[in-house]
Amino acid sequence: MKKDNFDYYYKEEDIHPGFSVDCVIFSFHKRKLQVLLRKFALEDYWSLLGGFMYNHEDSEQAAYRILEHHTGTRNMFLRQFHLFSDPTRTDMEQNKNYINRNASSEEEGKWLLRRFITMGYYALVKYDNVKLSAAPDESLKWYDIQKLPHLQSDHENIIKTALKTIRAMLPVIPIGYELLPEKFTMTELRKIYEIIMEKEFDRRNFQRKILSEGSVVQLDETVSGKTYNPPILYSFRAPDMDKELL
Amino acid sequence: MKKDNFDYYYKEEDIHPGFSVDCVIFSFHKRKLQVLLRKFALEDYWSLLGGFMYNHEDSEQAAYRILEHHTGTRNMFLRQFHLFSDPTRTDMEQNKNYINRNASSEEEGKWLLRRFITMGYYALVKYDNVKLSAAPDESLKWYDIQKLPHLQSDHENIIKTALKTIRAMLPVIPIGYELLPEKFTMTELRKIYEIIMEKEFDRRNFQRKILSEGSVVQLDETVSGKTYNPPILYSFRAPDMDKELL
DNA sequence: GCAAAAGTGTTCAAAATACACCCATGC
DNA sequence: GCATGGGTGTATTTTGAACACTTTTGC
Repeated sequence: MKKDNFDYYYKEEDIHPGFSVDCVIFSFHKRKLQVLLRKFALEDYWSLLGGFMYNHEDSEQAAYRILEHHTGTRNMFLRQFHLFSDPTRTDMEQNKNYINRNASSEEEGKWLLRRFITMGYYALVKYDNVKLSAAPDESLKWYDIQKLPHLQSDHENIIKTALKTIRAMLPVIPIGYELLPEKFTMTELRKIYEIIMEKEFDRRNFQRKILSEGSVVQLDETVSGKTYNPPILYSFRAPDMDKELL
Repeated sequence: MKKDNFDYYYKEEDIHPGFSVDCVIFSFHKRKLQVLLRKFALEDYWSLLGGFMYNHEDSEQAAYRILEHHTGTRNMFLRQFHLFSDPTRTDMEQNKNYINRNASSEEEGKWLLRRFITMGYYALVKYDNVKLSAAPDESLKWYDIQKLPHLQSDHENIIKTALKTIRAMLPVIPIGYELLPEKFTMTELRKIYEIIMEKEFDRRNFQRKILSEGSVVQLDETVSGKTYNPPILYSFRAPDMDKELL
């Protein structure tokens, strides 16, 4: 078993059998909604960041551990959204590659060829807070949600389902608070809503509605570096954490 | 292994390991929201209807199979809502009882003493469509959601979480269509909303709003058997199935 | 005669929507 | 000079909320 401190490995006896966790990690950067993906050196397809659940963990803890491992923070909005349990969802070819990379014997990794169901989580992170940390044989990359690469097994479906979930929950998720830096423009906030809802919003009505909700306040600052008609900056007043989503 | 055609049993090699499905089955009867529960002869606590997922099934199929087995129908609204994965959630005492009842040797049922995570499903059924079908050593009973008996392990929490989910999704779930018989009164429909939301609605405003949505139509009938001021009957025009919940 | 259940409309407030003009800059 | 991005306000429509009185029967 080849390993170093940039990665970790799972032993069959330490993890819950036939079950994994996959995280759809969203951020907002350059006016695009981005998803964090990974690809191992010898593989052809990108995949979500996922892993297994240790015997002492619940699935949330497993998801937080995986997230922290790759992004350097566990301070993020995280929710489970769907269990993917189609018996044909696992692509055995890919797991074989994984075994070849990580297991010292074929016997040792055999458990990875069995059926896995996976719990989908979505995470909302602030782009600037993330310090990507990848193993040597691993690439991590943010992808524009609208320009996804070819993805492993059912991961494209998982991402699509995450997006649908966020869309349905948009009114109750503090989406801007989770995705934007401390100071932001109203256009940035609106862009997030527009990308997720796949429709445009009237600039003026959007602004009025957001401000009337009371959680966003106008600052006395404008975006610097632009001398012409610079956009005003806004900030969230208090975490919208008081609402229970479930 | 003692078994008859009223029940079925699971063999370790046929099912996905460490994973179960539990169904919170809701119906509406006598102006109360009811949940279907089961108790085995030798047990002290009631529990949700649950079971395991066969290797050839996905979790939805397992849930439908379990539902059909006990209610005689699989024609119902069914949605997954939460994965319960706390490592301490399984109450081993209860599983020991189960093994004593069903396994011919301690060895055979040993797998049941390991950790299980469970996917919670909620189902909406029409009370009159259900023909309860229990094994000889099993009781099935509808319980008023507001008067639940003592429940096994974390099943009370599962029910509470199901209710919260339905509450959050109420505007998009065709709840009345799923729970009410073909003809119903406006008060019955309103009661469902009031119980789930744990608040009362103004009779007149509720009626206006429902009718303005267009899916409920007034019939030319009133409730028979009452000669005084009998309530008008209503019916759903078309399934609200056009909306995709996720 | 009084409590309980059901029928019926209006008014007001709040929220969502639609929409137009001005300004400064980069090209 | 014109396209781009950003600032600002008003009028209309729609939706939600509040609210009262009458009828019939059971007890």
